[in-house]
Amino acid sequence: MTTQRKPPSPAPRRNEASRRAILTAAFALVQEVGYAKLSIEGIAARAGVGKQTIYRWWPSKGAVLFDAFLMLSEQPGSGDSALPDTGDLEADLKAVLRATIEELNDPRYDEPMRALNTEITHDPALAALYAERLDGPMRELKKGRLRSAQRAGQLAGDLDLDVAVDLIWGPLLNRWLQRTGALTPGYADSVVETALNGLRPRP
Amino acid sequence: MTTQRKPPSPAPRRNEASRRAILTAAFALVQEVGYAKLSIEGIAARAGVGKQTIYRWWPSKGAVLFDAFLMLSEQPGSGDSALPDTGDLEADLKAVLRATIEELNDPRYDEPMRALNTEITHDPALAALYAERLDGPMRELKKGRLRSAQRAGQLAGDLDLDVAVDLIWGPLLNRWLQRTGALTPGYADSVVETALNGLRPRP
Amino acid sequence: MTTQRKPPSPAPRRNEASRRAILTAAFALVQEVGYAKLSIEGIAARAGVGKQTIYRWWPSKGAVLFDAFLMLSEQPGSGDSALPDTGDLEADLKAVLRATIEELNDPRYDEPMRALNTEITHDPALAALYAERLDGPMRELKKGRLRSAQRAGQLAGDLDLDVAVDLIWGPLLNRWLQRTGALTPGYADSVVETALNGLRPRP
Amino acid sequence: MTTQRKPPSPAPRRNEASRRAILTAAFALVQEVGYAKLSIEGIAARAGVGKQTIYRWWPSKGAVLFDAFLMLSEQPGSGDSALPDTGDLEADLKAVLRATIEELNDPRYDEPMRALNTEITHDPALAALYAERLDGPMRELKKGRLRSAQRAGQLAGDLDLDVAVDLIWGPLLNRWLQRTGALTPGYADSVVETALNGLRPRP
DNA sequence: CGTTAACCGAGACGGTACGTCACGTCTTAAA
DNA sequence: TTTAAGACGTGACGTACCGTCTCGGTTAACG
Repeated sequence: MTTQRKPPSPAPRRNEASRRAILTAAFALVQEVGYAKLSIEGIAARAGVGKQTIYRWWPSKGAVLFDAFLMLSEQPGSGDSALPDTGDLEADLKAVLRATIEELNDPRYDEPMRALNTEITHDPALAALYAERLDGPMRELKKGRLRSAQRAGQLAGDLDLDVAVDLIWGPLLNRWLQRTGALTPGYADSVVETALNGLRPRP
Repeated sequence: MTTQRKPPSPAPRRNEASRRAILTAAFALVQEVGYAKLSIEGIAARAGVGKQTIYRWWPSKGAVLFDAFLMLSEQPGSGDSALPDTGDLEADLKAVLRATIEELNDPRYDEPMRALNTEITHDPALAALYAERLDGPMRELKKGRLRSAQRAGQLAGDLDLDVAVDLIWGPLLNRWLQRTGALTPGYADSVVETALNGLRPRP
Repeated sequence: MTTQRKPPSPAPRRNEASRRAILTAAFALVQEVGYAKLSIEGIAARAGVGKQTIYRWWPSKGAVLFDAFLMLSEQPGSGDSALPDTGDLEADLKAVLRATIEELNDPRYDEPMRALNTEITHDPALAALYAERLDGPMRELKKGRLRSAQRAGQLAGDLDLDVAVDLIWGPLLNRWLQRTGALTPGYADSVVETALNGLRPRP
Repeated sequence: MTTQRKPPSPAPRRNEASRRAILTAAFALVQEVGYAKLSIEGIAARAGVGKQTIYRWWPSKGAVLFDAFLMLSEQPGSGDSALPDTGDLEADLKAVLRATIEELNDPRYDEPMRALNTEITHDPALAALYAERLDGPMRELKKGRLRSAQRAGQLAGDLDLDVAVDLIWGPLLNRWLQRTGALTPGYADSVVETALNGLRPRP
């Protein structure tokens, strides 16, 4: 995306102001008009930019959206820090999931995030970028917290942390994307408890 | 969908052949050209049908797609039957998940299902219909199998079966939709085992 | 143009109102903004019509312009009648040429006619149509008047009437198109006299 | 054109090689792609020149084209010499007109000349320049030949030589521009004869 | 058992957006 | 300071579909 072409020596004299305006406009528009009505033409108009300036630097609408998220995620204080680690894994996870739910329910992020997910699901290249730049770092944080718990003996020693992450966050995201049910704090708690204890009866 | 208008008394004289042609064409097209390039004009052309015939009976492209899936699901032997119940819950779940994975990896179903999910995530009305007609029945089957295991003491007595279903199928679907990783039989097994035993160490 | 496609049986159900609006708009616009800034987009907007409606029925901007002239020329009293024939050839020709000059100098027709000539000079297909539908009939009228004079012994018996027409009207049109000089009534008279008498001294 | 800005004292340090490359490219391109598709970008690319270099020195596409013709006309042996004067006016004129026809029919000059005419017809400023630098000198040559004939008593004494020139060359150019008919040697002869003798019967 | 109203295919229509091309202006780095 | 290079805001291109609207032709229920 951001690095679509890497010229041998002369850096592409790219207008940073236009770039930011485009990404900001894209994010604002998708939350206002929704994914289906998001258009490159609209983004360009809102950003006060020529369409060609978008086509010059991004290969698709989804790529713009992706970079918009990237820009957001790179703002200071947006989550580069680690997850809470009070020693109480269950409480920490519940807190994080409740926060996630709040974000997913926030109308400012709901539509944009659905849009991003839609683009990813239909564009493997974008998905790879997503895995590398957005999901990857976040997943590392999650796994970091779990590893800490594992070291403390609170998680099974042979646990596959990737599966563990999926088990905790997967149900949530799936319910959100498929609108299978409401995302409530209670649901978050329930998922955490069940995931930690497993479906089988504990002796 | 199918029942968009309720005629006073005379049943709407609807051409069943056209209806089937439209749904078949929609399903075929979405798997051929992908979600982004699926168009009502294209469906109409492929089905040998006037555009108006589509607009007359369906409110949106997503609704057509939904009905296409509905038609498929109502064909005999497409899953109305119960899930396998050999008494060995873990084995049964692994088998079902492996089958699911195979379907998701099948190029004939991959694109159409992603398309359906996209429509659902952006259209609450469609999502409600989905919950009622497609996901609901399937979820009942899943819960049925789990209930049977619960009765046999293989699952915790106070287990929320909806959460349980999410815990088992959510990770899979989420990985598929977000393309976070490959869907392999090993992954299916891993998810089932981890869900059943939980993340915590068993004594 | 007007007859771009001739379907076997079902006449193309074409919107006559749109057609007239397009032609009227095209003619009005070319005289307002000039040939260089005449755009299909502009015509469509002015006519209150979708662009596709223009592209559906005309292959080029020039074709629209041509049909606009055709429409004008087919209005009653626009010249289907014969040229004046008072018996005095010289006077009649001078009158006609003076009228022509007045039209060419009329700002309402100047730009549109230059535009039409430009299209014709760069598009042989359009030129053929022009020869058949616009120039041809007019040329017949001119030749008719000359033939009448020829019969009266006022013109050489072996005169090639096509060359004669060119000799009378060619200088005028050429001076107008190339802007080689002003088009004045005196110039018209001069051309007529010189053409009739020839360059050589009369005995 | 060439002298768009008048520098206070130091002559504009203008790259002559670029200038020639631009004019050559313009002429070559217009004959290859035609007037409609001739673009400044294309000329710059073909000439290996920055766009700004064109905009700095020429106000319009037509001006470039005009200068391209000017460059051609200033090459040695391109017609600064007088018209043939064998004493036989009719033969001389026929020879000249036949040569003109050959040039107009030459695909290397057809498109460029049509393009130049188009620019002139839509741009009075360019037309004035044309009258002064290209058409003017040529017209003087023509009038020179006619004056010589007039002195010899072969042309009417009171003949307006400008009208005479128009009468001889106008029909030809008009037929060419409007594509009213083919330009053949026979047509050239016919025009010359008719112009010399006039339309009226000679006693 | 004909009438008639709805449905059907076809596709024209006013629109919106697409992705591309060229415009004329501008900025940059090298000569 | 000019130049080659090319990014930029602008606007038109010609195309694809949108959802609405006729148009004849067919078809099934009613009168």
